[in-house]
Amino acid sequence: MTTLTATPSHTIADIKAIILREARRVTSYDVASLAGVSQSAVSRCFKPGASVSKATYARVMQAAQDLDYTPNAAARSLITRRSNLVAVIVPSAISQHYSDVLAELSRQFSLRGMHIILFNLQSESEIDLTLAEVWLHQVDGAVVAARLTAEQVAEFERRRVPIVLFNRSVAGCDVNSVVCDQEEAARAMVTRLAAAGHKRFAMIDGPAQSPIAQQRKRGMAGRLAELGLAAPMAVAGGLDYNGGARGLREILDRFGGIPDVVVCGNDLTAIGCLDTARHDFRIDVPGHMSVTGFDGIAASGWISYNLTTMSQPLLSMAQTAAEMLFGLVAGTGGARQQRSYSATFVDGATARLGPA
Amino acid sequence: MTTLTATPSHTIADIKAIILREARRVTSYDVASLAGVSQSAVSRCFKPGASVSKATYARVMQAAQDLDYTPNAAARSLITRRSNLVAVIVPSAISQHYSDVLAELSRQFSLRGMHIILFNLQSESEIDLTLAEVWLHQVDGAVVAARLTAEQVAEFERRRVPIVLFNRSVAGCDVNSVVCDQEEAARAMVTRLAAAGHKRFAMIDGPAQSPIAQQRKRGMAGRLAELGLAAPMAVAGGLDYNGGARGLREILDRFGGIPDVVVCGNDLTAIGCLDTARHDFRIDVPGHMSVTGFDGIAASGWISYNLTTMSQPLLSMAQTAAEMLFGLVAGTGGARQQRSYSATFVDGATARLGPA
DNA sequence: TTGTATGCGTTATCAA
DNA sequence: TTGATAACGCATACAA
Repeated sequence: MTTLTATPSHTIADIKAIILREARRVTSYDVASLAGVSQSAVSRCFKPGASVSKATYARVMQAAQDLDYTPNAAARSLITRRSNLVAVIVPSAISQHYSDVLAELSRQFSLRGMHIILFNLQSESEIDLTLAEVWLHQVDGAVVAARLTAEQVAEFERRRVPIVLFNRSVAGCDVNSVVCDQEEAARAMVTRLAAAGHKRFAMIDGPAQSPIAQQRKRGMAGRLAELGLAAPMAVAGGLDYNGGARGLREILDRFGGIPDVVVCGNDLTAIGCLDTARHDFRIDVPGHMSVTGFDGIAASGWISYNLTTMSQPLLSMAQTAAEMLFGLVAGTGGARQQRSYSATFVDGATARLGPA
Repeated sequence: MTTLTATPSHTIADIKAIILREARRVTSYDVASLAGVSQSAVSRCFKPGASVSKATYARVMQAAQDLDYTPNAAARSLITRRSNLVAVIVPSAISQHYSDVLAELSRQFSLRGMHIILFNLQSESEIDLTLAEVWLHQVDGAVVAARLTAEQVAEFERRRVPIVLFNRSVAGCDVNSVVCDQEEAARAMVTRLAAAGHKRFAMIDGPAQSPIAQQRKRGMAGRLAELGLAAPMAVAGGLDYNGGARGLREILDRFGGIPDVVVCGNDLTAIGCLDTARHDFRIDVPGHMSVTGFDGIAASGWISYNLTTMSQPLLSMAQTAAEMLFGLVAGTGGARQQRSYSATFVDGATARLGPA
């Protein structure tokens, strides 16, 4: 490699030619050479709050601009032991649902000088391969919206990578998380429905592996039992639009008549159920049957649906998750915490409701 | 730092204690020490296709597992000059729309051992700040779904960062891109609508800065002129659900009566327009007025809408973009290329159509 | 096949 | 305030 002295013996063109010839990057040495200062001086100029004279700073910055110099994050992170990178791990299946969350996380982290490496899980089974990639990239922390085993959580701990679970928890594991209380939401929904006189409950459930679906189901069953009502007829949906359509057909088949209400695992399912009820079966909703969702997605508010649902404060949750993780990374995190948000009732037009 | 010799003089517990005490990471030297080999041997074990004996490999891997060792991507990229990181730059405003694209890009890149750093633009004006972060992280390439100036494209070139534009182009700039031919799509739509006898066209347009909206508008206007029909009455929408609602109101106001068809800037707008037309104005769609969209989002297929629209092959486009970028990064890219896809007609139930 | 030595581009320490 | 020098953790050329 051509030695670049600290005296300004090279012109911009010289240096650019050398870099081109050697097929390498512009380094702080190049900038130092052009500015006639030492490499350390250049480094200091790119560190906020470092001690540099006005004159040196100006010359260095001019040289940096002339050469299109940018510090190399890899080299920097090698010595600072911070990558300023955060892993966000989301199952592909729900990435649609979380696009706003992702955008908000990205915003929050970039406000703090950090960026997101995205890990999209095809299936939850490939999570171990994904974690290997996470370790590789030396992320400063991770936001995980996927199911984790206690062993996997322990590995985060061993490797000293702070983690915040998003809308998940791990059984028997005290881990930082931001969640929406699904069980409470389901109970609230049942309460309002029962207050309006609904007795025969049906439910289109998510897959058995979905923890959120399970929590909602548990809340519903629990509250029904408290109220002395029969357990709901539950059919498996799939948490998408078609799942709602299929689910309703199965319910009508098995129920022999229509139930008072179909509580759906999420809004997408509810919308599928609603469309099928109204258009294929000509059922009057909510006149003859109520339909409710969970989540509060944008489409639930569209005029055609105006869905009665429980809305999760996803944006606030994302903001909190980012804050929490940043605190942990910066070392000001303090103790483990579980932040739980309540869903808010959206009093739409697809269910008859009683008082809270 | 404690010197770790190449002889297996330390036990697992020893090494872990040292690492803990020095608050540093597990390095290939630690693994080498435990396995009783040199550091370079460890390095080779983690390089696919390197020359290592069966026995050495086994011992190294055992030691690596015992210590929870993972290579450090930062150190690696410093020497290989590849970060295996790809920047994906998307305006927040459309991140919803592109969540599937993002998932597919993530899948495609991780298949090739690369990962995505996500850059979400709050406003397109902050792109220069964002690019600075992109340079910092030494990404191997970028997929950009935002508007870029020729100067910005030139900077990618100067810095030798390959780039693929997604559904964008830069005026007077020969840059790799994967697009859907919006103008052709708009022309096809007008042709089918005109063939059914529609004469009075209205359109709910996207913002003037949106290149996609402009292309669609141009195609529509061009084809109408060819057919000897009057130019459409255009109102500005905003490309969201409410934009469709507001847009229709404005059209009805200004039109004095209802037009034959409202061509909407995208599906979301069309759905808003449709809901407003049917529920607020009791207009028979498509009996008295046709409504069409663009994009082919999931909701356009829901029973309540069954929207007549032009569907973009976003997944194929994402796949192509990833392939193209990977080719450029791997050096097998060849010449600049613009891949253009055609939208496919979705013959829904919201417009009267003639033959193609 | 294996080990030694070197450099990737930065930050951090310390003396001047 | 500045410059020399030593890490950071790895991959690679070369010698053995």
